[in-house]
Formats: sequence, structure tokens, C-alpha cells
Amino acid sequence: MQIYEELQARGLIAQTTDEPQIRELVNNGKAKFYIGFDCTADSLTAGHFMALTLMKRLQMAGNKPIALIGGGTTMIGDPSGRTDMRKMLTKEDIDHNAECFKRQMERFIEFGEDKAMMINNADWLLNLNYVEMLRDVGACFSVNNMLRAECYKQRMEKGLSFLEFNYMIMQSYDFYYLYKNYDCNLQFGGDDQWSNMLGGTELIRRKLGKDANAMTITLLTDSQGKKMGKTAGNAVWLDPNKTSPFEFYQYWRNVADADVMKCIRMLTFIPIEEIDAMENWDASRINEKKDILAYELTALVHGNEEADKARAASKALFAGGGDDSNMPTTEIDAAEIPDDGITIVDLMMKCALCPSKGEARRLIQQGGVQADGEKVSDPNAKFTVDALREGIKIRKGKKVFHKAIVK
RNA sequence: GGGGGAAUUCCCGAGCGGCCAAAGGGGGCAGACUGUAAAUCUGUUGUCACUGACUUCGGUGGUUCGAAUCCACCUUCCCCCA
Repeated sequence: MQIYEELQARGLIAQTTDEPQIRELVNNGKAKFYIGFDCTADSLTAGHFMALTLMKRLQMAGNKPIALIGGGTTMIGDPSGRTDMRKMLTKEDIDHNAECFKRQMERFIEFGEDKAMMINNADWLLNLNYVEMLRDVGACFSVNNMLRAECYKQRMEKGLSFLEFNYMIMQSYDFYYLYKNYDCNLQFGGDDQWSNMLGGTELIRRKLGKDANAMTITLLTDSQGKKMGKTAGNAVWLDPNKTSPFEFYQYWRNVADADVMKCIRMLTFIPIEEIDAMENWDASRINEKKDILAYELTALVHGNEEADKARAASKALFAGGGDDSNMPTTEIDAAEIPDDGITIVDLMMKCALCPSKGEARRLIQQGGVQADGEKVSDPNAKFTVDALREGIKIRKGKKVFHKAIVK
């Protein structure tokens, strides 16, 4: 099976400009494609992960990826799919974020001569001269068409600033620039980027009379239609300091039944044939599938060693017994504990298990807290320094485990 | 440039000068049921020294015994006209 067919089989392809052409390029390793990443935060997220795997897949098939860091476009802010304006980031923030992105990508994709490239669009966008730029490409955009674009639809109701309106032009300019200077003939991106990407192919056609192509990847949504890669509104980060490998593992371990196979297909590198075989597994093996998904992804992002640890910690906690040495742990200084012991509420605060004492109390009153396997029902229950020397396992709710230990 | 309207807690959104820590919904968290799933039901959802106190309704002042609510100015956003 060739790469394009594989992408199809994995359900990754959403829209394409010219399918036969793209297929031809990609399958013969002749594609030089780019994917843009706007650096709105200091870490990539699970949402970017699919784009990274796509780059890797195509790279393995002999194509050349360009990772475009959006140091310039982030100055504008993409309004696609948003109902409100993004917070404006300072130049310094953006530079810092771009640097973080770079480090994370390097761990995942091979960069270097003849391999993959990493470029920052700040290099050309920030030096553009307004009038020159307008005369150069401004005439190639029809405001009438832009206003019809799907990506602005939501904002037409709530209001769209001129700043953001220009995002599409910047992104189009990127593609044009890369096409001219780097022979980049393809752009890939999330399906929400479709209109921005078409802006680029259109610009290239008008300016150079050449055809460039664009293809979007299916957005990873759960069975409820919500974007995946978020918990309670917070992103699942690829940076281990922001989302620990254990949490990362747990996120995927906890996906809904209905979403497991989809995630395995779209995100892992397990061969299609094996995945097809998994589809026929007995329903009772559903948890096995979730474990595979979680393990594979954790290993890809954090390495096998961390994935092993996360899996071991998970097994120890949920399957009972076993090794708990990988449980998230807070070390407390003995001096911080009063002579007659620390209350469970304070202890939970120390471990950052809840944002306020009130919430800790409520949790306890509702029976959601256990210490070393025993339900704690009194918010004033105390633990002495001696008891804590051995370490106490606190369990919050069903899934959050934490060890507190005095050193 | 002219006219009109809006800003409330994580989000949407109700709110009579005192009975407002502020309805309702969503989301979150916890409990029950389960399989670390989904669905469902229940509780809960500003902070703390928690039968009490304190801080919150875009900002700053003011009126009042008392202001989310009234007034002035400012900021931001939306709509209509140019």
C-alpha cells in the first residue's frame, strides 16, 4: 500500500485541491510540503500531534517536510473557528514560544540537510513594506470572496477586526513565498485551515501562473463532535512539564469506547493490517485497545521508557497492587508540618490536589478522598510527621492518585 | 463623524435600591451504577479562621443608612446611519 492510500485508510484526509496530482507527488516522494504552526503557547499540544505524525509519515515515504513556525503570523492571530479575538502576544512571547516548538519538534522529526526543514515566517513577514505588499499581492485577493470564506463566518456575526482579516493574506503569502524560494508545492493543515490554504494556491496561480496544491487533515473529534486533546478546557500538552507522561497516558487510556479505534487509526504508527484485525476483536478486549493506544502515543511523544513507567503506574493504581513508585509525588519538608500533625485539607493543598481549601473540604464531605485506601470523612483528620515518613497515598475521586512524603 | 445598545461568577445568561455570593442552563468536580468507557440519577461549584467573616457584577468617582441595580466620566465591544 502506498502512502497516499495509507493516509486514506487511516481516515486522515479531509479535503484536497487536486487529488490525482497530490497522490502522484506524495507516492513518489516528490512532495515538498509545509505545515504551519502558530506559536500561541509555549508548548505544542495533542492537537498538533496529528500534524506532526503526518509529517513523519510523509517523510518516511521520502517526501520533504517543511515545518513552518508562525513567528510572523502569530503576530496577527488566526480568527478561524473562533468567536472572539485572540489575546495579543508580544514579540518576546512569540519568540520564546517558537523556540519551545522547535525543541519539541526536533525530538520527533528528523531535520537537516535533505531531510526536513524548519523555517520561521517571521523572517520574511515582519520585514514587509505595507504599500509594496499591497501592490504586490493585494490585487490578487477578492474581499467579496474572503467574506464568504467559512473561516470568517462565525466572526461575521460577532465582529472581525481588520488585523485578523489579514491573517489569510499572510498565510497565503507564506505559501507563495515558500513556493518561490523553496520549491514547496504542497501545503497541509487542519481542516479548519482550508480557506486560508486555498488563499495560497489562488495567489500562486495568479502571481506565477502555476498550480500548487493543498490538502487538509480530518480534525480529530470525539463521538460528541468535540475537538479532542483537551481536558476540561485545558490542552493536553506535549511538554512533560505541563502534562506529565502519566497524565498524557491517562488521557488516552480514558477515551470513550466509541473513539478508540479512530484514534488508533489516525494517530499511531501501527500497520493498517493490524488495525483492521483489531476492529474484529471481541468487545471484551476494549480496555486492551485503550492500553495500546495510550502506550503507543506516550512512547511516541515521551519515549519508551516513560511510556513503560506510565503504564506501570497506571496498572499499579487501577489493577491493584504492584509498583507505585511512579505515582506523582510531593515531597514535604518536615519543618512545614505542625507538631500535632497536618490536616488532610492542608495536605491536599500542599500536593496541589485542589485549588482551595473549601474545595478540599467539599471533596472530603462528599466522600471523594481516600488516604492509603481508607476513606477520609473528617476534614480535620490529621497526619503526623511520622506517618508521613512512609508516604501516604492520597486518592482524589476515582482517577487522581498522589503520594505525599516527608523527607 | 452622527445615533442607539451592551459589559454579571469558568462560559452563556437572569437580576426588583435592601430578602444577592447573585436565578437558570452549559461545563467542571464528587457520589451511585460500571470496565479507568458511555448513558442515567444525586450532590456540589467565590475565598477563608465555614452556624460567622471577607472579597466579587468592565474601570474611577458620586448619590444613599444601604448600590450588580441610580448618576457622572472613562475603557472596550456590538448595531444602525455616513
